Amino acid sequence: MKPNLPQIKNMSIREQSLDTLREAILSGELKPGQALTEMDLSRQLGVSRAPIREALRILNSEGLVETIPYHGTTVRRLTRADIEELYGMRILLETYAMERALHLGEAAEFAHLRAIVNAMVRAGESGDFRAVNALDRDFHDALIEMSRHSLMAAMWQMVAMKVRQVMALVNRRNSDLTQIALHHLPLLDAMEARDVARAGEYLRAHIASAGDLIAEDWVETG
Amino acid sequence: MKPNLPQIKNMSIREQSLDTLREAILSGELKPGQALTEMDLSRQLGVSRAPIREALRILNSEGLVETIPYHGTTVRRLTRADIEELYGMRILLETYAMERALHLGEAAEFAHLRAIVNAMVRAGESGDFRAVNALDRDFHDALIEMSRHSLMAAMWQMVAMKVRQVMALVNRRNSDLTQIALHHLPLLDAMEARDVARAGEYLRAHIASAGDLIAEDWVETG
DNA sequence: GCTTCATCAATTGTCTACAATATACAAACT
DNA sequence: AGTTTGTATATTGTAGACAATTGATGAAGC
Repeated sequence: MKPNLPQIKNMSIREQSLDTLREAILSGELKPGQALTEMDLSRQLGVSRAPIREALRILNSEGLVETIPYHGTTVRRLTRADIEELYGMRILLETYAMERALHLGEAAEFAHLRAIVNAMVRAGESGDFRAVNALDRDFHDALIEMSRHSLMAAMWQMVAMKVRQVMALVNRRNSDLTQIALHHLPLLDAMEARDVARAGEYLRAHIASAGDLIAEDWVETG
Repeated sequence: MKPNLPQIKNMSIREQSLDTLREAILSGELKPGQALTEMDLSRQLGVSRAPIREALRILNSEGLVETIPYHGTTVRRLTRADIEELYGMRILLETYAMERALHLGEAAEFAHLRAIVNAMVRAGESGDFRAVNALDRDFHDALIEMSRHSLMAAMWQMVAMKVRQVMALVNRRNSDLTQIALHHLPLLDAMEARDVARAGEYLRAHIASAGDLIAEDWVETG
C-alpha cells in the first residue's frame, strides 16, 4: 500500500523561481554585483513578473540580493570583512551546536557522521573535489541537525548559504580541500569520545583555517 | 543653504504594509494562530493584493508568519520550546557581541549605554513599564551595534523581533521589570571596567532570568 | 451506514496592463 | 562654461481580472 512513488512536484512558480535563482547565486553562476531585471528574469524563466518579484523579495530578506527602489535588484556584493564575519559566526554557531549535539545526539547520528567522513576522505583521495565539498556541507548540516535546535537551524541556514556562495566564488587549491577532508577525522574521534573541549578546539581550528584560506585569496569583485 | 527640511517619506506601499503588519505582530495585536487573508488585509489597508503578498512573503522568511499553499497565512505559533531556544540564542549572540563590544566600543558608546541605563532605572522607579521595556531594547540593540558585526546585527534583528513579540504576549509582573532595570547596573559597571568575564556572567544571568520568568508563565495559545 | 464522487465556496497563485519613479541626456538659460 | 530644467527611457510599483487548488458539503450508490 506504500509503493514509495516519487512525489510529483507541485511547487508554485514562485517557489521554482526562488529555487532556481537561489541556486544560481549560491553556485556562483550569478555573480555579486550582477543586475537582475525582473523583465529579463521573467522572460528567461518563461513566467510573469509577479512570482519573480515575490522570489526576489525573499532573496532580499535572505541577504542574497539587494534592491534599490525603482532602480533594480543586484546580487549582493561580498567584502573581505563579510567573509571574516561569516566565518566568525560559523565558529560561534557550530561550537554551540556541537556542544548540544554531543549531549543530545544519538548513536545512529554519530554513525551517520562517520559514514560522511569516510566518504569524504575517499572522495579526497580519488580527487573528486566536488564530492568533498558536498560531503563537507552534509557533515556540518548533520551536526546542526543533531543539536535539536530549530532556531539554530534557521540561523545556520542563512550562514550556510553564504558559505556555499563564497566557496563557489573562490578558486580553491585542491590540496586545501584534501586537507579539509582529513581535518574531520580527529574532530569526529573527539566527538565520539564526547570530549567537548577537544572537539571544540578541532572544530574551531577547522573552520578558522578554512576561513583564513578563503579570506586570503579573496578579491573584491569590483 | 541647508534649511534642514524634513525628508518626505516615500515608502512603497509594500514597505508600509510590511511595517504595519510586522508592528501588529510584534506588539501582540495580531496573535499567534490568527489567519491573515490577503483580501481582508488589502481591504483593511486600502491597497491591492500585490504589495500585501510581497509583504507576507517577507514576513514568512522572517519567521513571523506561516503560509500553507492555497490555504492561507497565519501568525506563527510559539511553543515553550521556541522560547527556550530563543533565550538560549540570545545568550549565545549577546555574549559574543559583548566581548567584541568591550574591545571595539568607543567612549561615547559606553556613555550612551550609561544614559540608557540611567533612564531605565528612573522609568522603573516611576512605574513607567512601557518605557523600561523600550529602553531595555535600546540597551541591547546598542550593545549589538557596538560589536561592529553586521552579520551579527542581522541575526540579532531576527532574535530581537521574536523577543519583542514574546514580551508583548506574556503578562509580566511589574516587579519583574523593575528588577530587570536594576540588573543593568552591575552589568554596565563590569563593562565599563572592561571585565569580560564578570560582564559575561551578569549578562547571561540577566538574560536567563528574563527567559525563565517568561517560559514559566507561558501558556501555549491554542 | 459507509464509501465514493460531484459540486461549491473560499483562498491563494498568476498574468497583463497601467502608473510612478529614477537616471541620463539634451536643451535652454544666465 | 556652468547651471538649471525639461524630456525620454528603462525599470520597478500597483491594480484588477482570471485561473488553479483546497477542503467541505452533500448526494448517489452499494
